[in-house]
Amino acid sequence: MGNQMTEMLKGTLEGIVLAILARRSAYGYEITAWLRDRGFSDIAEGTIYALLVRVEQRGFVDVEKVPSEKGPPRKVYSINAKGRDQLAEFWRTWTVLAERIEQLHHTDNQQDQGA
Amino acid sequence: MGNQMTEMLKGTLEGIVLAILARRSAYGYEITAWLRDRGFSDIAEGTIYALLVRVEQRGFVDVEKVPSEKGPPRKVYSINAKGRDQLAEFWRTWTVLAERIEQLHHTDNQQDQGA
DNA sequence: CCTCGCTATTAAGCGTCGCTAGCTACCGGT
DNA sequence: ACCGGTAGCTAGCGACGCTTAATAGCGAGG
Repeated sequence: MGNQMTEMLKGTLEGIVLAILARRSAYGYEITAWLRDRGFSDIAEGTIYALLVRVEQRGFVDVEKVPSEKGPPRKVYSINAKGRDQLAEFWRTWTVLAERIEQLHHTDNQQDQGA
Repeated sequence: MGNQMTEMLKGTLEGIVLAILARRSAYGYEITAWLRDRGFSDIAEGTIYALLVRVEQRGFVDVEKVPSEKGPPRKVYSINAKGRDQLAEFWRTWTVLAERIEQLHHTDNQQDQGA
């Protein structure tokens, strides 16, 4: 929807997908559907594929081609050790940023309750 | 520092600066120093100025030129009504995203405590 | 005097990211 | 034969933050 969310997803979407893959392996179409179910309905379809290509090239995931009963073969992505390191780094950065912003949010609300 | 933080700041830095201006008016150099004090030490100097130009062009802030005792005149930015609307929208988007990501964080931690 | 350093702002060019739009391809049902 | 759902790929775009360099005013020190 809003481009506000679009800009905010930059830098976080990769972490989101890695977090999903940390729970279980999945393929692009599946991840997109999963995100839509979870309320990330504003994420464009093609974005996930491009992101998966990127994380594969960086060596954060392993790929396995699996034939599908209904449609072209799926590319199933599994997070690997390097990917888990990256994910941990993502959570560290996220936590730091979220805490700082939350502090701002509180002081902001003290002045502007009508937010 | 890390480009991880750099990417995450995309979309959030504007909200951060608007939140600062919601507390009190300020000029670029001052904001940069303030951010450095508050732990946002990884934000580049020039970035804030470019951002301020942007929010001014979008009409989120009013500007007043004030002579400085030591150096060239300062451009003091004040948030206006439109800017407060934008800030409120920012907090809405931020809250939604932060909640979704936090949910992922919990389920992620259940599997991978050793992050 | 002239340079150094601090204050303060501006601008050009770069890389990364998510989005848009369109395409390929496989399969089953009508 | 056609269409819709499944599944993936890609080129080009705009937005954002970073890097780097330039400009400019002012005070202190050589």
